[in-house]
Amino acid sequence: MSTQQGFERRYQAPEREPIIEVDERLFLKSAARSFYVLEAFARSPRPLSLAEVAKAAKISKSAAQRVVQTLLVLGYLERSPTGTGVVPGRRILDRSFDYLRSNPLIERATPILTELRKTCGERVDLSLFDDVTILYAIRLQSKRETFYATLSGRRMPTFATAGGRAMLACLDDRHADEIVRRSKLAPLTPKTLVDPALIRQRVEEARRDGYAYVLEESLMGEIVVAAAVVKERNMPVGAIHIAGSLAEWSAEDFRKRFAPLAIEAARALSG
Amino acid sequence: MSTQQGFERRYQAPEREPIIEVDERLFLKSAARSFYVLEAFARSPRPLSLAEVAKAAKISKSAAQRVVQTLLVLGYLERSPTGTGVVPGRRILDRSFDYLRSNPLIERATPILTELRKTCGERVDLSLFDDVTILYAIRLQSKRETFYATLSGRRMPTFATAGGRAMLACLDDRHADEIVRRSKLAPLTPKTLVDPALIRQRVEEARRDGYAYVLEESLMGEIVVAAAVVKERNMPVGAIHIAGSLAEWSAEDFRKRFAPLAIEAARALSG
DNA sequence: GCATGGGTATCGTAGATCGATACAACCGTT
DNA sequence: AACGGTTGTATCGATCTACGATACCCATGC
Repeated sequence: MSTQQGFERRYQAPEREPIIEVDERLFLKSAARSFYVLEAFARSPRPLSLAEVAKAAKISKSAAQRVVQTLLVLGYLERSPTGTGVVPGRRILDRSFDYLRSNPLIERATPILTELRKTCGERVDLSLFDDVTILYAIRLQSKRETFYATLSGRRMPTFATAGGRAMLACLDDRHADEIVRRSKLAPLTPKTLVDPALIRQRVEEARRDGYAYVLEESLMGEIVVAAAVVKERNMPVGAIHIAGSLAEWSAEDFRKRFAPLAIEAARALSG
Repeated sequence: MSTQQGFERRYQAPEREPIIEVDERLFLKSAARSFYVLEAFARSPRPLSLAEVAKAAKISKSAAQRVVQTLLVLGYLERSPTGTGVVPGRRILDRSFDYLRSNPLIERATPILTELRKTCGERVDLSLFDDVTILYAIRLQSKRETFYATLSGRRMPTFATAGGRAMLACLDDRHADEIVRRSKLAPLTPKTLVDPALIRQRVEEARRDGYAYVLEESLMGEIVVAAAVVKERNMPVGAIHIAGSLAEWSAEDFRKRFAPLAIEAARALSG
């Protein structure tokens, strides 16, 4: 049957991995510093004082002062409305807009996901493959969800998500195992699988079925099915997730009903 | 009636506008350059070659080379999958995630907007006030929409949007007029109002009614009602939009039905 | 074969950025 | 009301980063 095909060809890693490393002399330390400052808010999403910024970015207070002033002028930081400290600025959203708009996959996916969400009545996500993590790019909720389940830009570990496993299933074993090996195998819920052998088993299952599913591995009470979006040579670039609640569905019913829809949507996006 | 109250107190501008300007000696030119490079994609959302980057950011090819290499390493740029040039990188989404997560308004708004969308069955947006533009932060579509109507991070002129006018209505006349004056009054559709007097009239209407609406002023066939979210002293920070199609609704019916819902949601968010 | 436009690498110099330090304004506490 | 603790702001000479011209390699296209 068709759901058992299409995932036989696996992605063959190129001879030499395109290491994104560069001559140190071409790396602009002072430019990087600004981004380290912005990245400080990934660890503590709240207003940061100059001293906290300096500490988080591992720079002197003077350097922090200059960077902060510069980013305030540019709009990538804003003074906290609470009076003290700075927070990420609205200008950041302009850049994410550019990102989404520049990515043809996102544009092609949008109508397909909208349609899919209407058909399913469940939450539908598009995630992007990024090594040991996946990155949610489009999220279409329908019910009331946890706040984080609504945010695009969120990252989750590849090994513990349905989309991640669907994408691992596209890679050859060597590559997939290597990603699991480099992952920090910390459980997200009591049900998260952290044994590489068990994970591999699920990946092989996904390879056989053409889709992956996880049961309460990233959020208790949640079931997710997902199918990978691939480009040439079966290389995974993203995945389409359909997520539902175990309060409303049995695992079996949910899979039977939604897996084919995820697979179909993912296939429509693959090329 | 209640929809005609609550907007009487207007925001009083503080004595001195908080000009975000800084001693030139504290502004890091080399840091800013990196952002200019990223901002190049706002004008041309497609892969850019080194030479194009250099030209767009007004820097030498050598400088562009260094900045691009640095941003590639950091993940804010990626090599274009088409082989040549670079495009915005996934790491940008991490920063927008930080932004959304750091902003208490977004978090509080999320469940309210989800509920509102379920009630309405129409597109629901949260926009943020940003001087002559508004910035969409949360967008909950329900029907099939144009691609751009789904993207958060999109900016629109304040003067021509329902949310923008609802926010102008919170300001005192001097301030509101000044924003209109500084706006580039270019029509988005044949129906966009560009006469400051007419715009002011609509703003006053919004002030009286507690909500604003626009008919096909930013997209033909679209009607939008919006109510402002304010913080202390009635200062506008954002707006809640409900957008529908004139193919399905008469303007009157749409306003009657959805304006009270927008007002109620906005009030729940104001503080 | 050569021109064109991509990306990459090198190097000496100019000047932008460094960071210690001092200052100012605001807390809450004693 | 003086205090210690924050916060953010401002200054300045020395150092070391980043500048940009240039040369280079490798594709394409004709």
